[in-house]
This record gives sequence, C-alpha cells and structure tokens, in this order.
Amino acid sequence: MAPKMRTRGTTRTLQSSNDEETKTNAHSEDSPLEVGQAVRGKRKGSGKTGKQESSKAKKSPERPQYCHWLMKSEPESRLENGIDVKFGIEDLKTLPNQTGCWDGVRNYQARNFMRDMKEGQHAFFYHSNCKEPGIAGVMKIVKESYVDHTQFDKKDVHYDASSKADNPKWSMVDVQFERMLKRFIPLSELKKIHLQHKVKGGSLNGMALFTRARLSVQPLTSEEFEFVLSLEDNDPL
DNA sequence: GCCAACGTTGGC
DNA sequence: GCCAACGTTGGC
Repeated sequence: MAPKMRTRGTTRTLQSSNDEETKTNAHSEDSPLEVGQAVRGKRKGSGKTGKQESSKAKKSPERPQYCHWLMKSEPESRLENGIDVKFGIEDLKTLPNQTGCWDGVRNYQARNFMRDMKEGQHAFFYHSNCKEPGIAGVMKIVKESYVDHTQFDKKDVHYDASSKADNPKWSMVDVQFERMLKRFIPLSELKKIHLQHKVKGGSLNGMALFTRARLSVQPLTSEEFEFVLSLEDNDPL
C-alpha cells in the first residue's frame, strides 16, 4: 500500500484555525469521479459524483491559491501497528504508470491543501523520518482530490472509525513520478539557506518546511519552488 | 469555549 | 531513542 505519507499525523494536521475552516467544508469531498488509477487495488472509489460542495460552503476567507507543493513520506521501513509504512520515491516509481494515490493523510490542514491541488501542478517528494531527510524528486498531480478509501478500511493503518461513508473526512490525490532531482537536496542545506534568507532576505525566508515543520502536505510559492530547483545545479552547500 | 493531559511528528 | 513542537481530546 501506499502508506505514503506519514500521515498519520501529519498529514493530518490542522492547524488551528485552518482546519476548522476547512472542516467546514468537510463534506465537500471532491468529486470522485472515476477512479483513476489508484494504486492500490483497492480503491474504493466511490462513485458518486459529487456535485460539489457548494452548498454551504462558504469558502472561508479565501485561501491563497498555491500551485506548488511539498509532500512528505518515509522512505525507510517503520512499523506502525505492525504494518510497514515505508513509501519512498523509489516505491512510487515502481507502481504502474509510476502513479499512486496519496492516501493516509489524517490532518485537516494537510487534507485541505490536497483539496486545493489541481491537475498538472507539481509537488516535491520529500523524504522524512530517515537518515537523510530532504527533497528527492518531483511529481505531478494527476487526479484531483477524492475520497481516501483507507479511512473505511479497518485493516489499514490509517483507518478512522469516526469517519462515515455518507460524509467522509479524508481525501487524497493521485500523483505521478516526474523526475528525480539532479541531486538530492538535503534538509540541512535547505535549513542553512532558510536561516540566511531570514536574515538577509531571500526566497526561502518563509518556507513552510520550517515555519510549519510538522505539516506533511504543504504549499510552496512559485518563487520557493523555482529557488529549490535552482539548487540542483549548484554544488551542495 | 478553556485548557490540561495526551498523542504524534520528525529532526537530531 | 530523545524530545520539542504542536495537534487533538475531553472534562468542566
């Protein structure tokens, strides 16, 4: 499976307020349209088409529109309830079409960011909770948010007994491997740059990786995204 | 609605 | 393995 993310928590996080807002829309799952290829065979795809959230939705104060993302997952084996949650970028490459569903996110803020994702946008694949944390590669969002079927699966690590089929709490997106970075960009290097930029100004000044460290799905501004990509051609700091 | 206790994330 | 930071829960 795809235990991708550490969602456990993380992913799911809501930060405070945000989530609440989001939560508000909780019901809005997006539409599950057809199933894409979920990776796991199971995909339950609910077929209902959601019409949308509209209803109540007042979309809160609008959330800024981001179009680049960073998603965390653990590349090294670790048992959670007896189940290995390992899912690194190499695992994504192995799936059919190099595509998988990013299930298991159980944090409202992270979930909301996934709900904001649009097909065709890019996300960094970040390796967390491992020897060398950092950004390994780039993926593309190939299916916008739909119901995360693992919330209803008692056997799944991320089963959520509080989520009901008629009002699912958790969503996921499908992502496709795009490419490895020309070199792995370690967290340690990003951190040094972040600290410099905080002092003198610079693109990584407010990077979510440092300002909201525990969030497993986070947005990047275009400037941040491009800056990180520019590091590929530099020598490691 | 506050807030203390508890649980999780994830770097180190 | 430790533990700081922070989200979540539940009593009141």
